Parts: sequence; structure tokens; C-alpha cells
Amino acid sequence: MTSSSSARRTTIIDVARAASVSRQTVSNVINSPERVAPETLARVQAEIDRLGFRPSRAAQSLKQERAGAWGLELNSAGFGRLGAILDIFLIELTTGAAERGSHVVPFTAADSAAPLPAYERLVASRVADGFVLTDTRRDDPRPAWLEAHHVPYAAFGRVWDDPGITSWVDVDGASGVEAAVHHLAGQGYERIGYLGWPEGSPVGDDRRSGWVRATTDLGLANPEWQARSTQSLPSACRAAAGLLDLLGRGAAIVCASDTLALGAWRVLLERGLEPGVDIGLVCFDDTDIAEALDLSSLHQPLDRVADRVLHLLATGPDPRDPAGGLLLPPELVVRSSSKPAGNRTTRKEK
Amino acid sequence: MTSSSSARRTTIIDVARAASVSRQTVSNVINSPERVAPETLARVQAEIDRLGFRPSRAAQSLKQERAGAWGLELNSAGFGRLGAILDIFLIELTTGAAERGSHVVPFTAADSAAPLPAYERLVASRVADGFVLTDTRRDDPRPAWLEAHHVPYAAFGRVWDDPGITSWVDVDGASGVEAAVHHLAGQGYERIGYLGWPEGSPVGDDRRSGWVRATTDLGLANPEWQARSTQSLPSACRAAAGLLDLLGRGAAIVCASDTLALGAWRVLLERGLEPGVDIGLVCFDDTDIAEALDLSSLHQPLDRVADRVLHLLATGPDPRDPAGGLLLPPELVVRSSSKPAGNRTTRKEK
DNA sequence: TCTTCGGAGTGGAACGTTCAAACCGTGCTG
DNA sequence: CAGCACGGTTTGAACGTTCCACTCCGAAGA
Repeated sequence: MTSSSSARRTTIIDVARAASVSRQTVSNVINSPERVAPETLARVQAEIDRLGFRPSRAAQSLKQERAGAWGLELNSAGFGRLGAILDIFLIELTTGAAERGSHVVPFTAADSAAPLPAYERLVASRVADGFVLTDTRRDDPRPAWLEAHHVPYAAFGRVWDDPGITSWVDVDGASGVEAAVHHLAGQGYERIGYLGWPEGSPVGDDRRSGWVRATTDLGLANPEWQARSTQSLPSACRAAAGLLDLLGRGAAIVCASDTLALGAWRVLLERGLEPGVDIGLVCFDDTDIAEALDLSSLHQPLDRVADRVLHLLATGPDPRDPAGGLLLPPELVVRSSSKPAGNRTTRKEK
Repeated sequence: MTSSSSARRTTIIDVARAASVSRQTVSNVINSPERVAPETLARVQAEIDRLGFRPSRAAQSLKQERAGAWGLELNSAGFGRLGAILDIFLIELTTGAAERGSHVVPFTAADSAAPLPAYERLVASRVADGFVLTDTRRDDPRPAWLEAHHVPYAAFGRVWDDPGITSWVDVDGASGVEAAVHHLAGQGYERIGYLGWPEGSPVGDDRRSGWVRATTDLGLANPEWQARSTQSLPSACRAAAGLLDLLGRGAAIVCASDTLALGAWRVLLERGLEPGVDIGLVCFDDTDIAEALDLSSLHQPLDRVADRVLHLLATGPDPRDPAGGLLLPPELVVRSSSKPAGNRTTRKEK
């Protein structure tokens, strides 16, 4: 505030002097105001505002022996990829953490196959009190390591290896896809196929199970009507093309991701078919791709996931709720790609 | 490491005792090893490794009066949007900061139109030593505020308001687009149009100027051959359609962003035209959309931008280089959408 | 009247590190 | 032989906060 470059930052002692109280009282005004007499409170608060005082995070951390920050690994698998939702999750997490007086410290693992040293560093230097895990997978070494070292953590994504671990939040892919199938059936589609990922990915298998369940319930099941593809677009196009050959016009497809849907969308365009008119299309993740292409999509409630993850970190897993983590249902955002099947206009074939 | 929950973390004093030296010597081993006798160094280092000691960041910050962290505002304008590159930039920045012993602290401004309070908080509580600015714009209040408060900062993106400020790094959009035009001309295209943003955005105007310059230099200038669109896909499709009507088959288009290119690509597909065969296409940003659609694109060297930004933060703007910030040329990644114009196969029109 | 109690506020100590200054042999210089 | 420089190491103090134990005072209870 002063122009002098040697201006010392204002400390709690400056405030104490200005308000003629002890430093402890100033500390109480900030941390437990109910212990301070009303008129003292007002006087001290006024000085705090006047001087623009904020407690030094470093001093607090040192004394309280907690960093007030949660680590978040940025692995390039989940970030910056087409259809990534983790950047949105990061924003929600950052905002939510700020509301609770904490920060998020992103970090990268030098060797993404062996991430533990990076976690160890942050714990040992007390930069992070705990971690938010994303991209949980089978044989994930992180939960066990964190448990063993008594480091708090909460995962966005199920901890697949150990059903006893309950400190996770996930989006219910199966019930989301189920809802999508029911939606499409309600719109009049009778042949509903599924474009998913290769078998073995827990997330993919979960989403696929929703398709199996819903089509079975509705009496529309046909195990032939599915295709598998990696997240690469050429692969998605090939798979979508094959699936479309099987299903024919007037059918619908549920896709396990927006990227797969982009592949399907491309094939439709190449064949002169219009999404929502000639073929119903619903996809998962509701990234900006879905919005841009006006595709119906299952929206992941990332704000609620972030909120719950932070809650878990702050309080630990709820012992009264030993059944498991929390599954949040995604919300189906209906756009033009799943218009009622009856709306089909006549169009020249292929 | 011990199973006891009350296990105190190992401190510099534990190491000192174990190695029979003073705490200051341990500190020297870590911070200025050249001051320590070789055999002492080895002995202390061995104890550090054995005990897994890492200095407490909080204690360091407190004593050194610097946080060892740089703030980065996550504004939803730049993040999570289609074709966003800031998530990649964040990864590069995080990695680069770690190499220099710092961290990145992301934060959001409650009111994105008035971000300064959020910056003020972080400075006052000594959470960040300075800031990395992104999404710089005209009438950006941040540089002036940071200068006035002597807070270090470096921007990814020119500081447009004040040519005297040199603590920024940017990608040279004009020369990038210029290179794209020359590339297309070299591939045999003679009508090269431009699909850009509405006038007034400094980034957009800069990129457009490269098209003007290059087409003029090559004697291919035609001010009619351009269209403007916002980043929304329907708008991009409309603009691209109009531009294609003007240009006809066999022409090429340079797009100011990958999103605009997605719009153009869609229109091409709808008209039965193939990118790189019937129409040349080059876009800017080289996000995963460009890769997925196999579009030639101008790749921003985000790793070098991050590196340079961190350098600026660490050392301040170079006084010997008062000319301005650093402009890095983007790299043209050639894919199938800009194949030689001669490769055109015969195809039925429209 | 004496004790107890609770509200309001104070001062010492500690968190773990680094800076600055002091220390201490040893060898070299004048 | 006193003085000094020097590499290697130690010691005291400080960074700014919060925890803990304590004091003070007036009111209520025995």
C-alpha cells in the first residue's frame, strides 16, 4: 500500500497494536469470534479491514501442522484429451475448496506409471494434507499406499480394487445409460444399439451394463447391436459404421462417450443421415462437443461430485454408511439428436 | 512410516541428531551443498534419504517470506470450452514449476468481471508470490493493479493496454496464419479464404492480419474471401457455408480456431466435399479436435510458453530487452486436410 | 463472607526452517 | 610470533501464527 519497497506486510501484531488488544484476541476475532465481546469484536474487525490484514497461510500451516491444501494429480490421460471433463472438475474443486478455506495444488508425476513418489513428496513436505484421486483404475496403487500412510484422500471414480473402501464418489454410468435407453424407447425407437469401449475398462463395462439392463427390461435386447471402439476417432468411425449397417435407419445409438458420438455423427453425415431424424443419438459426458453438435448427452454433475469429494476429505468416510461410496445419477440433457422417432421426415436414402 | 498414529514427522533436527551435526549443516546440505565438506555431505545425505526427510514448505515459506507458488486464475471463459488449450498449458506450467521447486495454485474469482479481490486475497495471505495471467484482453485491470502493488506476474498473451510492459509471452498468430497461407499456396491452392472472429478481438485481429499480409505478398489477396463468426458451432457453420459459396471447390480456408474449423468441416461433409481433396483446410490451436478430424493446424508451443513465463516470474522482465515481450511462432502440423491441390480426385458436385 | 464459576482477555511457548553472526582450528603472511 | 584469512561448522534469533495455561473481574451460590 505504501510506495516504499521495504514495506513490511501487516501482521496480526500490527492489528493488535492498532486496536489496543493482544495478538491472541485478534486471532480469536478471526477464528472464534463468539469468544470475543461484541464491542471488542467490532473494534478489532474495523482495524482488520482498515489495514487489510489477512493471516499468513505459512504461519498458520506451520503452527496448525496442516497445509490447508489438497493435491490433485494432472495426468495427461485424463486432461486435455478430447472430451475431457476433468478441467471442469478442477474448476468446481477449486471453487469448492476456496469456500472451505483450502486450496487445490495440482501436480504431475514424472513417471505416470509410478505416481507414488510424487504423492510422497507432497505429503513429506506438507504441501498437501490429502489428495483427490481421479482416473481410478483396476490395480491402482494409490489407495492402498495412501491408506497405509494414513493420508486422507477421496476419489472421483470408484476404488475398484477394494469394496471396503468407501471414500469415493462416482457417476452412475449404468443407470445413466439405462435412462438414455428408456428415453429413446419413449421417443419411439425400437432398435437401440450401443457403441462402447473395448471390454475390460471398469467404467466402460459399467456403462454398457446399463444398456443390457434397460433393453432387457424393455424387451428390446439384442446382443448383436453393439460395437466397441477405442477413443480414437477413426476407430470410432469404423465401429459406428459397422453398427449402423446392422441397425439400419430409424434406429438409435447410445454412445459411451462424446468422442465416440463424434465418430458416429461423422458417419451419419457421410451417409446423408441426420441425427435425431434418421438416427437417434445419445452420448455420455456432455462436453462441449455434445453441445456444439446438439447431441443429447448424459451430463455428469461435477459440481456435486466436487462438493462431496471435499466433504469426504474434510470429514473422512462416514462410518455410519459402510455400504460404499456415493453414486450420483447423471442428468440426461435432451437435444435435437433424440427427437421423437415419429418426427422423421422423408429423405433420400444413402 | 511407523504404525503409530501420533508419529511425528521427521524434521531437520531429527536428521541433525542422526548425523551428529547441527541443524544448519543439514540445511546447508539441502540448500548450498558446496559449503559442506564432502564426507559430511555424504553422511548427512544418507540420513536424509534413510529418514525420508523433506523440508516443511510452511516453515520455509514463513522464514523466507515467499510462498514458492504462483497463482493461476481459472476463468471459465478460457477453461473447459471447446478447443481450449489452457488445460494443456496448466499441465506444462505445473511441470515446469515443479522443476523450479515451486507450485501452481489455481483459483477462481467469485465475480469474473471483478477478479482483483481474488488476487488481493492470495497476495495478502502470502499463498502466491505472483501470478500467471491468461486471457489478457483490452482494458484488463490486472496488469496495472499488479504493477501498482509490486506483485510479480507474467502473462500468456500480450498485455495490450501498455506497450511498455514486457512481461508477457505470446504466440505469433499473424506469422502462424501467414505460414499456413504460404503452405496452402505451396500445395497449389490459389483461392485462400479466411474464417475468423468478429472484429475487435485483439487475438482475432492479429491472426487475420497474417492472412492479409500473406495473400498480399503472394498476389492472391481478395478482401471478399473472408467470413466472421463467433465460437459457437451454428454460427461457424453459417459463416463457413457463405465463405464456401464464394470460394467454390478447389479453394482453401484458414480458420482462426479449431472450433471454427469444426464448423467448416461439418459444412464440407454436408456438401459431400472432402477436406484436403476438394477444399484445403488449416486451423489454429491444434487441439484434439484437429487431431481427431485429421486437420492441418497451427500448434502453439505451450511448453515453451510455460517455460518462458516461469522464467519471467523468476527473474522479472529482462531490462536489456526493453523492446517488448516474446512472440513465439506456432508450428504448422500438416495433416490430410491440406494435401496438394493436385491430388483432387473427381467427385460428384454438391 | 467466602468460594466458585464463567466470560473476557493476556503472555509464554512452540510449530520447522533459514539468516546472520559467531566460532574454531589450521596454515600462511609479515 | 602476532595477526589474519579461510573453510567448515555451530548458535541465537526470527519469520507469524495458534495452542495452552494463566490472570482478572464481577456475579451467583453456599
